[in-house]
Amino acid sequence: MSTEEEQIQQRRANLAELERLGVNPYPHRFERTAAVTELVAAHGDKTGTDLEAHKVETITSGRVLGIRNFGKASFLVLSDGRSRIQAYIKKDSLSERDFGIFKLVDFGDVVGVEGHLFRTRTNELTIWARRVEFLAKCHLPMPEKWHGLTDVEIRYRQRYLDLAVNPEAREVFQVRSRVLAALRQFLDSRGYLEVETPMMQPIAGGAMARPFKTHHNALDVDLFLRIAPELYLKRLVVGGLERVYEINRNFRNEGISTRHNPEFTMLEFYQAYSDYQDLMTMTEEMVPFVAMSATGRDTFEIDGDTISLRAPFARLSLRHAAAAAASTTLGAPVTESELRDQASARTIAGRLGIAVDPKSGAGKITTTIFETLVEESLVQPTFVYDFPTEVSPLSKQRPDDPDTVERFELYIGKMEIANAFSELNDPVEQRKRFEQQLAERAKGDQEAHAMDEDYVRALEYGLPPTAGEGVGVDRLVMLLTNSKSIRDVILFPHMKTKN
RNA sequence: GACCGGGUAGCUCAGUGGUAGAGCAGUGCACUUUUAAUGCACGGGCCGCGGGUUCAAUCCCCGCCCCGGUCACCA
Repeated sequence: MSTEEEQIQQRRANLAELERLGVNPYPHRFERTAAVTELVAAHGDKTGTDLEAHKVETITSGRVLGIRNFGKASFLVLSDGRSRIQAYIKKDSLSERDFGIFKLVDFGDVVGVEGHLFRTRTNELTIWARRVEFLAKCHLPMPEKWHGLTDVEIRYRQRYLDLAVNPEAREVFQVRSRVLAALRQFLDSRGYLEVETPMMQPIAGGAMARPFKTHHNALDVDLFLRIAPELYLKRLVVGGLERVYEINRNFRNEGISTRHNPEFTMLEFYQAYSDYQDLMTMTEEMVPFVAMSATGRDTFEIDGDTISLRAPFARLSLRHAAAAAASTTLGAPVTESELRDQASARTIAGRLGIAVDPKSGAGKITTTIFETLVEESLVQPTFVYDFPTEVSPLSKQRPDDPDTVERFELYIGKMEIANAFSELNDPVEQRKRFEQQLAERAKGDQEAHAMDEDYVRALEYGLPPTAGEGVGVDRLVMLLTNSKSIRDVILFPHMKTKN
């Protein structure tokens, strides 16, 4: 009696026996007065004497994650997914019916218990049960009580099991929920309007990435799952929604890694009459606010490093940092102006042993050098600013330097967390940039930006000076929960189908 | 996509070219304040899938599937 099938049959036999006793194993309602977590929060610090002096009656419920049996008395461990409390099941204290129910309870079943709180000899907060109700059957054998469920494949594919037995998994998603709430609170309080823009788009724009393709049958048109909401949000700013944000999924048809899921959650927000400097300041306020709201802390341990999210964040010019890192690596001076020239930039990349596409321009090469040499060192929050125009087709150029745009990325814990810029609002220049991207695409760059005529038309009506930012919500949650993989902060990460 | 590691009982893991192991979980008995309860007894396996080598494969070889990690691509 112990293959999985046999254990299932044993559990079903217990279910049938309950029904034979006239117990409905799937009752429609159970009126409880407190969840387990609420009980523990409200009474976890009370002594046995307190509980005798002021009796606390309760009706609660949860999944049975432990049964310790002593014949005529037992302990049932109940969990609501966050906290656990035990119930003392004493034969003398229960009706014959309820003790009969208890005897048919299997590990994993959902039960309700009524009784008063006390502390056992070992000082454990316990419900002295006088009523037991059966609420739902667990037909399948549960993971082990001591080691629990650690197999990451099962944890991701059967997240319900992970959440049921691993309170720390639940905690990650509590934090995630609070992060989303805090982001909304932060933006709402600054007069932002939350909006929703298309997830299915005829042109996948707003980022450099390969999209997923889908098809609308009735219209017989191909559509793309969005890679970013950016171009739609800026259309709204044209329309006079001066502060908008959207928190929703983006889809990118690329490799999967500890930092990439094919669908991921992005916050994008746009603020008229502002520039990227304003957004740096705002980001320095937003990140610690969200951290404090969601976790109560603004310092975090990641891989042995203590990361402080307190403002001000470090600032680093991309070209300057790339030149400095290249100089150090090569042991010979490399200047920013050398990195602005395609031929010399390529020579430097070659000496650094960094492979670059022969078609890449100086800006792309410089960015690659930066990502290869500098990114790994950006542990503390750092704004990397002033990107090459070539790699930023939607950003506004610096007035004093057309090869550089007013753009920054925020790195924390070696991860890119946010990307922001002063929005390019000159339709003539925007059309030119799109055309350059089309040329890149013609040369084989599948991630180059597509032309979006309607977006250019929107700019032709006049986009006020605007700054916009995208924040990778999953990565922010990783940081705040010390998660090493993005899959740990996504409830149902993408998995290959298994037969 | 490439490379490395992994897949053995429901769970967590050992292991070996010759009948498959432990702990927990399960079943039975005892036990009315335990908490990884305890004690005794019992059951439980397509060793990821498919080929090959061999008298014999869970183990060696080849292919495939799934998971993880690193790299590549990206946020």
